[in-house]
Amino acid sequence: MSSTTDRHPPGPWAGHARRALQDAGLRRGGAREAVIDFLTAQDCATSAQEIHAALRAAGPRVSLASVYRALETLHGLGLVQRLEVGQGEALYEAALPSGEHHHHVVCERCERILPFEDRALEQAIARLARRVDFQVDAHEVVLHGRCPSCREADAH
Amino acid sequence: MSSTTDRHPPGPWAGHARRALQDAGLRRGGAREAVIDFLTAQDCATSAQEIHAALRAAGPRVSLASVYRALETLHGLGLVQRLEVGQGEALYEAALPSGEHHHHVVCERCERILPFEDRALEQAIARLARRVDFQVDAHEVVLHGRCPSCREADAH
DNA sequence: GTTCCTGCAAAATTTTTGCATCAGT
DNA sequence: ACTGATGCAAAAATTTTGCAGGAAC
Repeated sequence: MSSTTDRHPPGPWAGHARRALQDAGLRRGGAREAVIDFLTAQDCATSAQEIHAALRAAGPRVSLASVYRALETLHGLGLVQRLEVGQGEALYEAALPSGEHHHHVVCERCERILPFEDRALEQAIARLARRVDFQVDAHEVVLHGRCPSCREADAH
Repeated sequence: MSSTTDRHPPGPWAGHARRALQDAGLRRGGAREAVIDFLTAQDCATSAQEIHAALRAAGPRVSLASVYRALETLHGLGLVQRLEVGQGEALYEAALPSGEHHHHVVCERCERILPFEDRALEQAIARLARRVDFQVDAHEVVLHGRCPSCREADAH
């Protein structure tokens, strides 16, 4: 079998996250481990509720509260990026140790979210971060608009 | 007297917004007018609850539901920019017809939000918008980090 | 006179918290 | 053993919706 959570090998991020948790003196509880395994297998942002549903479906009796607590802990250690794109639910995704990351375009009509990367944008943000009187630890860019198919649909 | 809502003259945005509402065949109800007057006087994002509290304090009997409904309508017409920066509450600000706008830095410790502008960043986003297979109508950039005073406080 | 807008109250959603119990170190 | 992590249930906070009355056109 090949569940959603083990398509990839352990995932470079999972090990990184576990090490960081241990370094912070935190323990390896079941719920937290499950959230790590889940996130390391995703390639774009997921909501707490989706994570919870997926873990439940996979077997372990994980509570939604623990999912939120795990995400909060991971976010606090800079291991998870949290973002909110519009419809009220926050989304979470693994923050790779390499700093490698992407941003998101959201279709305002069908609510679909797609990731994108852009070197020039990252460079502009890096320069900007140096310029401002503020210690910038993370950033997020969200583009809002219409995906090709919704644009088509609008025309009719 | 000089309430919060009339420090500026009508505000270039208020007129623009009223015209757009009229063009869309919508009416000038009390709550909607009050929200427009409030937003045109702000220079950074505000939450629905803050707007509601301010309007109540200023006199008119406006309901929170109407504030949300007005913001939704304005946002739908592209007159208001909606953004979420982290602590669960969405923030709203006037979207000027000139396209002129700013982005935000958020201190993760004291939750303070500050606006900033950056030409290079806008240019990178404009180029990017042309590149992607997506009709980009708006965008938002949020920097997360530590403000000078919280950084200081952390050191102790 | 219609139709839209509004206030109020109730509901739905998302997230947080209290507490007893269990598990990791 | 000690302390932190978890599940469950309840609470809190934010946003949405139903409905009857009032206002704009």
